[in-house]
Amino acid sequence: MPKLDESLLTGLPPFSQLDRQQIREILDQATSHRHEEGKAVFREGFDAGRFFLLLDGHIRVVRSTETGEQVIVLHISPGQLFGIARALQRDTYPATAIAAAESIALSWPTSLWDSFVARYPGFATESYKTLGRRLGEIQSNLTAMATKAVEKRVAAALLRMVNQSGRKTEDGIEIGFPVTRENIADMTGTTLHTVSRLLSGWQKDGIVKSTRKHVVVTDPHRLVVLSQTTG
DNA sequence: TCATTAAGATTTA
DNA sequence: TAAATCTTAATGA
Repeated sequence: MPKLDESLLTGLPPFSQLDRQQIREILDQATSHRHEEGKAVFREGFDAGRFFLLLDGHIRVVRSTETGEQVIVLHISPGQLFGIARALQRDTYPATAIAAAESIALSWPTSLWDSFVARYPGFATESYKTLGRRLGEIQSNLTAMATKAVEKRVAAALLRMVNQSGRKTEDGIEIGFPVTRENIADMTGTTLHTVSRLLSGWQKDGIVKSTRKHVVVTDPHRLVVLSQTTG
């Protein structure tokens, strides 16, 4: 395996306080791996042997319910750590991670987690900040599921993906990874049929433009309004 | 309001 | 061409 370039980690929150030498140490212990679209990086309940940092692509974090349906809990964007079971005092992964698009991730043996925390200033605090943000996101999504109408949940889900991964195009802002109507249904607790119907309607209204696995938000403001209006 | 069912069209591999 | 994805409409909880 070729030596990884230090610029890969420079400036990323968990490593921002480290000097060149420390980043070098960390990289020399890392393994880089490519993950094909749709393939699992790791699975819920399995031994949490490694933790990961996403360099490129997007990861869907999925949990399955007792009845077997899957729920998309959140997405991971480049630069973020994931699979950090150790930070949750767990020795198995709490969820399944699937490459939403072709992705590249670094990983380290989980046995190194404690020494990273002890040795590298800022690593622990930044990791726990990330964890806290994610818990908050999951929490507010759960609340939305229980209290908000489907239309608002779907609007909010689109906005969340656009905020995390949006790229500008001629028409508006495109969600930066492939996403099916069924995926959106799995994030919002509805069915692919309802998502399809909503997207068709919004397309007629000029709010979004979508093709298979691609969604462009052409009028973000109106989508924000839709995600908030009461009634 | 929304899930379910059904029956199809279209895109991709 | 088979499988995956998407669309639309009808029906009823």
